[in-house]
Order: sequence, then structure tokens, then C-alpha cells
Amino acid sequence: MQPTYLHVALRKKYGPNHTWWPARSRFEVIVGAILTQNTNWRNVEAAIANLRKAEMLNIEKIAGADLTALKKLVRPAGFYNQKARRLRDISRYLMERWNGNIDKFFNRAVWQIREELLDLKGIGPETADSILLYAGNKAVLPVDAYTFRIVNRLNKTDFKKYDELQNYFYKNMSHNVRSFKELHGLLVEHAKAACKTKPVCKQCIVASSCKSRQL
DNA sequence: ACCCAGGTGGCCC
DNA sequence: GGGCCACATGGG
Repeated sequence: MQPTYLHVALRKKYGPNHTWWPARSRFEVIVGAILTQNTNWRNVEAAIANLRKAEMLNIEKIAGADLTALKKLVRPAGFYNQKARRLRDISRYLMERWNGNIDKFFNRAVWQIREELLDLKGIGPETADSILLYAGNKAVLPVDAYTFRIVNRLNKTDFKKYDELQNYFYKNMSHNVRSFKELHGLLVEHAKAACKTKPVCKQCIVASSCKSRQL
């Protein structure tokens, strides 16, 4: 199944999806992208709620935060020792290098921003691309674990490397922010709908009864 | 009592 | 470059 057809099939099944990443600001997207690493979004919401309640949900506050206090706030998202540090690191970077101006940070060539993000400890390709797409509105497609499972199962392929799967999409569909946002959102929606009890269980990958096969 | 989650980095070979 | 492993909470 080609990417374009997959996109069409998913939209037909779930309807248009243009408002997927829930966040009130570009910075909140960045925070969510880091907190959601290998973590259920439910837990991320709890951590973000803590940050909001503590009025810490902005670059300046997190950049100047006490690490111990920050850890306490992001605790529900798991891996809180590393995540607290990563949140503070990227916030300090944005403050020191970009004067806390997130518009200036994004107002450059995509590859340049991406390289800088990847240079930060704790920002890998998926986190960088999520930030670029949903916070920066750049035409970049994040490829997550769901994407690997869905594509590999549907096509009986065996993509394993991030760049490989991403390039497969890049070669076979039009590059625009709206499409990439919707496609990624739909893939996650599809993966979560695959099983009532678990977002994507092993059965969802192999069992013929699994709803995620119905495309 | 298991298994899983919208990854990443470090270490080893 | 690939194969493990730690990181950690909360829900099914």
C-alpha cells in the first residue's frame, strides 16, 4: 500500500484529522514531544498539568528551574530524571542562543534547525521531527513505533531504520505540512483504535481478528 | 504478576 | 553499524 493510498484509506476510516497535537503553545509542543518519549500520552498530560499549575510552562521558567523541583513536576511522565534535565537543557538553549524567541529559532532552513535539535542530548530523530512539524510547521514527517508496525504489517516489509522508513514516505507522497500533520495523526489514531485494551498489542500485529488489519 | 507506552544514549563487539 | 540495556511512571 503506497503512502498516498494509506493516507486516503486512513482519512476515509477516521475522518479528517487536522487538529491532532494537543497543545496551547509551540513551547508546549516541545515539552510534550520530550515527555512522550516511550511514554503513554496520558502520563504526559498529568506532567504537563503539573507544569501548568505551577506556572512553569514557559521557556524562561523551565530554563531557570531548580532541577529537583522540576523532576517532581514531570514525575508522572516517567524517566523523570532525564526528562527534567532535557527540558531544562533545551529551554536554556532557547534562552541563551535565541533569547527565548521561538519564532526566530524556527525561522531558518529546516535542515539547520534539525541538526541543532539533534545536537541536544535527549533529542533524537523522532522528537526533533515532531517538534519541527507540530511546533515549527515545517514539512517534516515524524516516524514513530506505530508507523513502523502499521507500514511493515500492511506491506509485509521490514523497515527497521528511521531514515529508511521516513525516506520511503518522502519518495512517495507530496511534501507539505498539512499532509504530514494529518498522516502522522491518523497513524497514531489508527494504532490506538486497533485494540480496546491496549493501544497496539502483539495480537494487533498478527491476529486476523484485529481491527487494525481492516483498512 | 506481567506487559506496554507517540525514544534516546551509552556501551560493547 | 547493529544488538543490548537502563531509564520509570501509570494503566490494562
